[in-house]
Amino acid sequence: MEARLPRGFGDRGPQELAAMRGMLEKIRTTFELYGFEAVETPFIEYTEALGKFLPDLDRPNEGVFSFQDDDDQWLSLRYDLTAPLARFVAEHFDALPKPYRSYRHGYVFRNEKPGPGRFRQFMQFDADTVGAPGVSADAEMCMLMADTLEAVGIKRGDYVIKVNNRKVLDGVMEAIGLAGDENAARRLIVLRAIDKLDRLGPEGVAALLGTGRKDESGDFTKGAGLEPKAIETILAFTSAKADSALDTLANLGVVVSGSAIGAEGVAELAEIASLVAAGGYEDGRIVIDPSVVRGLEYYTGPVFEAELTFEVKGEDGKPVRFGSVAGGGRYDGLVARFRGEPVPATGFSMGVSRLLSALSVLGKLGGQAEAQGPVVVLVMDKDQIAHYQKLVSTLRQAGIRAELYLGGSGMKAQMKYADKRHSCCVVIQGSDEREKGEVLIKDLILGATLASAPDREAYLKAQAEAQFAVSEAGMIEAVHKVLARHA
RNA sequence: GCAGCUAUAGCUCAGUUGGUUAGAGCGCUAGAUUGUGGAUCUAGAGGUCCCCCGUUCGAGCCGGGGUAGCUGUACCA
Repeated sequence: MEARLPRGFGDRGPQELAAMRGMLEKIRTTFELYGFEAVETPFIEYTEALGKFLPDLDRPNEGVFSFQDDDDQWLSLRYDLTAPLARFVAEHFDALPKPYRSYRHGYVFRNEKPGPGRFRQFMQFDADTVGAPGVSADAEMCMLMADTLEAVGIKRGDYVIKVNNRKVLDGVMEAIGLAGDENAARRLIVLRAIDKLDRLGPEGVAALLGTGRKDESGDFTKGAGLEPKAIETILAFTSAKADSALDTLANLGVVVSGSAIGAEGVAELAEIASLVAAGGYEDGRIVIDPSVVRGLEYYTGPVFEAELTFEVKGEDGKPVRFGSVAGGGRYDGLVARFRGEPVPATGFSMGVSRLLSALSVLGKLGGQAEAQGPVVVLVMDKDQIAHYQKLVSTLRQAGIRAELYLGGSGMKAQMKYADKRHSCCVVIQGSDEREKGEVLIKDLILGATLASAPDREAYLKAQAEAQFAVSEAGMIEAVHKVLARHA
């Protein structure tokens, strides 16, 4: 049998885990600063509880991982943290304070093709406000997004939070005659085309809105089949973004003129813009951008997403496209599915895995590179293991991470082992030292700097300088000293 | 899903017009060099040449099918 992992899943080593722990802690601190409280839901929910937003209930494994319980009911691994929260809020509605402000993090699962920064299991960190109808809740989400990105080490100017509104998009649809249920499918195609603006450019989007588009491998994607005039309207909409929020809003107002829902959306955006400005975030951190769509069907109002603005290059030197590192929006219909009464809600998720992956490609995780390993006590004489074990215990009781070498190899291999563990130092006691009641403490980091020598003899001589003998009683103090030297 | 490309040692890859026992570098293990990470030297382990079928006296190499991976595209709640 071959040891292998399904694609899109990954094992995580100590440095990645440490980086993730650090990032989660920073996000949590920021979210709590805003007054959100922790709540967690399980990995698995009833498939129907995750939403009618599944693309196709007849094929429950399309997009989500699903399986049947022993009572034949369909269960699914959660694909985000929002749908489970909606279930939780609906179930405990009467006991929760309204508005209810909560956060959570955890792995979510998507059964789809992985890519750079895209995994089938990934970590999200999520914040939601349920029961707040006004756009001030949406504006707060945008500001929290900005503060959180900076808390995890992304500099101001290296990210942008783009805000749009589903109602404005609906207004545009009305303007090109795609209103009504009978046009829902075509509206979706149009929305997806708009979503690709940053990747394909206006020409690519125009092709997708019209007859279709051929990609570089020669594959053809069928278009929405819109009239040239309608395409023009949409491109006018996507290019409505101007240097200032006021100008952008004015442009949007023109595109949606005549549509009540569109005007409402623009008014909401205007209010968000002024709230954001009042908070001091209108310095390029949070901008109105009509090209933001968000794929989800459940959004009903403002939508927002965070993107990194610097270029990330892969190993081949080509730019890597990571997509958004956080996203969210208003979903007034999601809790209502369980309660039969409208419950306004808004929230967003940070893509922790994607952020980590972007920062690591960027080399920005290097700071905490290799954590220091434990002190290793070498085994020089196998019949003295009990005594070596006692030395290890002594170190541990002093709060020093330490371990006994448990392998079967010789001294040289033991040194190599300690090296690979990134140990700061090793404790050596051969028969010479034992007779004197001493131990040798070798500083491996100092030793590494003395490694270049013309021959073996000189090398060993240099290595001897990196070690010193102390009495067994003085071991703790000496090890502390070496650890402090390299802290 | 669709399209293109790829598949040989743990990793990166050679492998001639189809020809005996499939190689290199790195890594790994052990030994030598006084009881010490490096350097050097010696030795060793490690392969279903992705799988199946076909062509051929003979296939790592040619043909067909399958599988997996990569890239693009679609989808991404």
